[in-house]
Amino acid sequence: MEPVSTEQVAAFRRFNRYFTRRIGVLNDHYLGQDRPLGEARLLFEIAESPAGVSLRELRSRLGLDAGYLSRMAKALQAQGMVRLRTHPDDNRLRMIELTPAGRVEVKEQNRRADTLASDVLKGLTAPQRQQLIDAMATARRLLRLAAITVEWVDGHAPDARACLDAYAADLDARFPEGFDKADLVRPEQVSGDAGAFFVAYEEGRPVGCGALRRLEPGMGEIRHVWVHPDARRLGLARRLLAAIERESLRRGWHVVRLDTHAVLTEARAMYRACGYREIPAYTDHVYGQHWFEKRLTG
Amino acid sequence: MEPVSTEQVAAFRRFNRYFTRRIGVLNDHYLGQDRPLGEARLLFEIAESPAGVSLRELRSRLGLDAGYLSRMAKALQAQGMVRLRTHPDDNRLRMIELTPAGRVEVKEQNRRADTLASDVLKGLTAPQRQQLIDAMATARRLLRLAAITVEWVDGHAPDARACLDAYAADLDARFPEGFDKADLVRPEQVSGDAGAFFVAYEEGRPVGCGALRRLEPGMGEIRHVWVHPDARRLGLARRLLAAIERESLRRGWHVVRLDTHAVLTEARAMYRACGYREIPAYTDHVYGQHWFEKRLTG
DNA sequence: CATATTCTTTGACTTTAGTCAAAGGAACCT
DNA sequence: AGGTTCCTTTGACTAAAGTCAAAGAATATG
Repeated sequence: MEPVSTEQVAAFRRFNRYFTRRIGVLNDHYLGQDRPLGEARLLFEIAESPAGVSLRELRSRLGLDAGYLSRMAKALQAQGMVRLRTHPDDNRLRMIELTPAGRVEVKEQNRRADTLASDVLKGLTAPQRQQLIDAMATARRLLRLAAITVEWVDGHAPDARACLDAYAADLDARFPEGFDKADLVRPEQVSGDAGAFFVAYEEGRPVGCGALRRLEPGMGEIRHVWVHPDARRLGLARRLLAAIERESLRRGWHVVRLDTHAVLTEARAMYRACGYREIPAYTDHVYGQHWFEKRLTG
Repeated sequence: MEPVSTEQVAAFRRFNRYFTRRIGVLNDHYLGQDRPLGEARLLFEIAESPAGVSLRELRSRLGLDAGYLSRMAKALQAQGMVRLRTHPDDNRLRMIELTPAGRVEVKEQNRRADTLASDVLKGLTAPQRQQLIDAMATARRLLRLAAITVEWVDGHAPDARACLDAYAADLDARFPEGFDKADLVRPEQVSGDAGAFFVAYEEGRPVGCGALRRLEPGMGEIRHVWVHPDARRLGLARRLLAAIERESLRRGWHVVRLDTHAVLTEARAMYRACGYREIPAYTDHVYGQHWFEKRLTG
């Protein structure tokens, strides 16, 4: 991979500096009213789970010390913002949820944040606003993509199975005829010499996968390329594909094939854009209605 | 002006949240080594002024309490990072500047920040990197523009004169024949019924100006439209122009004219893009080589 | 020249943010 | 049933961040 130019690094940092000074600071100080930042952040995080969250969950989400969190929770309770209860199934866990007053408070803070954002945008004309929003969306998309890593994992790994389960559920909802999990590759088909399995992680969370397995000598098959709904439209599928192709080449499988379902039109478009060409049926797979092939060059 | 759509506000906040979580947090914690954040920030701010700054200046720039700053300065001095001296002309002021060791430290922190930025960019392909940098540049440009306000000020106001002085110095450097300050409008020509003066402010600092004065009944003349070098390429000149035109219309001067120097080619392009058309000479102004006119419609 | 103002330093606080360890109750494991 | 693990609470800290007011020195102002 090419080195990063110093000019790009400088531009990146220039934006970071300006942005944190302009927006970052404002947001935090302004929002919390007279509540300390830690409490305000906690309140917001609790609001994310309307049905209530365990302290344990909050602790790992916000990376807080147990004692610190316990005290902040108590403080919010004293202010009437939250209610604390023990978990119905596990008396060790404490569940925390907003009271009506807490919900009002969060709503008010959100309103204030909206006003702030709106005030910034008001300084621009309508086309400029759209341009800003578009630029931010692009920047966010690319920042997210930059933070996602594609990693090789064993076909038996829990993350691999979790992705495949989500993949299966996804297809089951999209295929008119549903999807039978029996069609998924078995762990041993994508382990060792038989194949490989890749999982994409965003901040520790699996958000996509893709499998490679041996089809015949010198030829691999790509299966189960899937991206979590939250991580779509980032260009992640291409990254997964690239990782699989690299691995295929490494093994000396210079041709890869795949089949895909008729309803997955975006997938077809992507494969074409990535250099795959449609070929005649090479399987009589239940869910295969389009077949593709690509000759890899390293 | 059109109201801001809630979808745009939501997108704006989405970016803010993501960005501050991803970048904001990292930057601060990582950089400071084992120095407290406040001191690290102070060190960086001092580094911005290689010739030294007064504590007073730092206090207003960073919005710190006098006592707090005094103590932090002492701490940095004890660490050998800065040198404190009294101002040569005013013994009340203390000047602070980096020692060689301080400069090394800042350099090291900068190197670390560069590495951090570079690490993020490394996760992208070369075209994606450029796309991210471009999106950030666009976002920054528009955020800055949104923060700039154009205000009516009296022609005698110090900010008005400061802008005109900078304008004159600027032109003096760019015109082959130099620029004579006697050519500037006199304050009374742009005050009251005779005309108006506008200054653009970015975070309290004047960064541009523009004047309107009566040429003949029903006709105004635009003069001295200028933007500070730091604030160019933001689209600020157009904003100044728009403010002047609005004021002209308000006064019932339905036609505005202006002249401009041959070397200012960007200015000419902008006037054309803003609906001005070139007309025959209406003055025999020393620095006028192109003449423009626009009929205003409200 | 006296008085007001400006700027910095110092002492004496407070609040936030965060850490660590001990302890108690509940659930899990064998 | 007994030990282990898990989760939360509490007490006892520390460091950072920030506030307020008094005091002292220098400068500006009438």
